[in-house]
Amino acid sequence: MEDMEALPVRFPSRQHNHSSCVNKLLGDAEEECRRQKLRFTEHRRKVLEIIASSHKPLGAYDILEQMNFSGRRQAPVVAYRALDFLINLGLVHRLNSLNAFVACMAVGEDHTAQFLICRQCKNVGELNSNLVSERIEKDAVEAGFQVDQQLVEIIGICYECAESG
Amino acid sequence: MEDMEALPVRFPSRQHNHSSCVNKLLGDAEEECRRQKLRFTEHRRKVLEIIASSHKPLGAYDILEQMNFSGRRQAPVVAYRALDFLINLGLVHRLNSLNAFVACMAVGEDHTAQFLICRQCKNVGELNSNLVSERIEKDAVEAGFQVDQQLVEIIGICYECAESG
DNA sequence: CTTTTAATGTAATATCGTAACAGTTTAACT
DNA sequence: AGTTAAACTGTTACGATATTACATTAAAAG
Repeated sequence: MEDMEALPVRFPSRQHNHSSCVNKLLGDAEEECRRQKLRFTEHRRKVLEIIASSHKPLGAYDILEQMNFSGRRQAPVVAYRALDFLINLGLVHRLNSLNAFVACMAVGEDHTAQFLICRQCKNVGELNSNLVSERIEKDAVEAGFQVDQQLVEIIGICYECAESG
Repeated sequence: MEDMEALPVRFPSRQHNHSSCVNKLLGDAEEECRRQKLRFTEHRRKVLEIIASSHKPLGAYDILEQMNFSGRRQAPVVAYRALDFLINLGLVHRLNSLNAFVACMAVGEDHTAQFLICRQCKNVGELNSNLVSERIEKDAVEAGFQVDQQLVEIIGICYECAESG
């Protein structure tokens, strides 16, 4: 484990400080929207904030529950619209095996992501292994398949959970 | 494309004969159930038959629709129970990105599968690349993660669709 | 032949996601 | 500024996917 950082992996440690990464992500979002002349509206900001504040994946309806500022419950479509926007921007990822969403941990790094999903603590890490994505691309092409998108979700036990029994 | 079979890939070609692979799969299922002393009941047989007869992924409710022998419509849970059984046996795979199910194309070969999903013809192929699975395993372990299960879904265009425009 | 385990039948409900359309805000262009 | 086009929002309704719970029946094990 000494050179865990040899591979670009982001797994949230337990003493991890959320607020700093929330702020970072909001900043990145603002900047990216300015650059692409897109609107970073209140819903979008709020949804990103909610997702970024949790390293555990959140379902759309979990997010929705946290959106009732003004005491009023929003319609599901409100959350889904914001999520679509954020996913297209690369700020949020969807985990297909969980029907849930997590904030991107490597914004703007032009990364291909594989997700490490701990089935014990439910935290999700992002493995950014070009070796994996290149291997997939290569083997698929060799099989005559033209790759548009890769979805890689790895389920298991994270380092901290393995340590603590 | 000459040595497409260098990699163990199964993508159903257009002139592919379904009935033979349906029979093969049913036979494999029977044998496997005998070996493991499990019951290959009517529902389970029927669901496997339905899935195996299609190389396009089927949703649970698509399957359900084809289950009304006796004219009566079955409850969803009937399909899901049979699907769970078949998945545990390794005879059926679930595609998380589609909420759909396909028959396994490499039964009993102790394979790790990656799925090639053609977004044009909707056919699904199975890429059985140990290089991919080993790369994932290796990089995840290096990142301190203990892997239980890999879900790899590759979305793109298959060879035949690419050829025909 | 009875006990236990596995599978089924059935109803209800939970969870996840989208369609459609009217109204409003923002940006872009005279 | 005033007009138009595009993007976003609000709201209702609905569609699609999946599970819980519990009573009943069938099969296997002793």
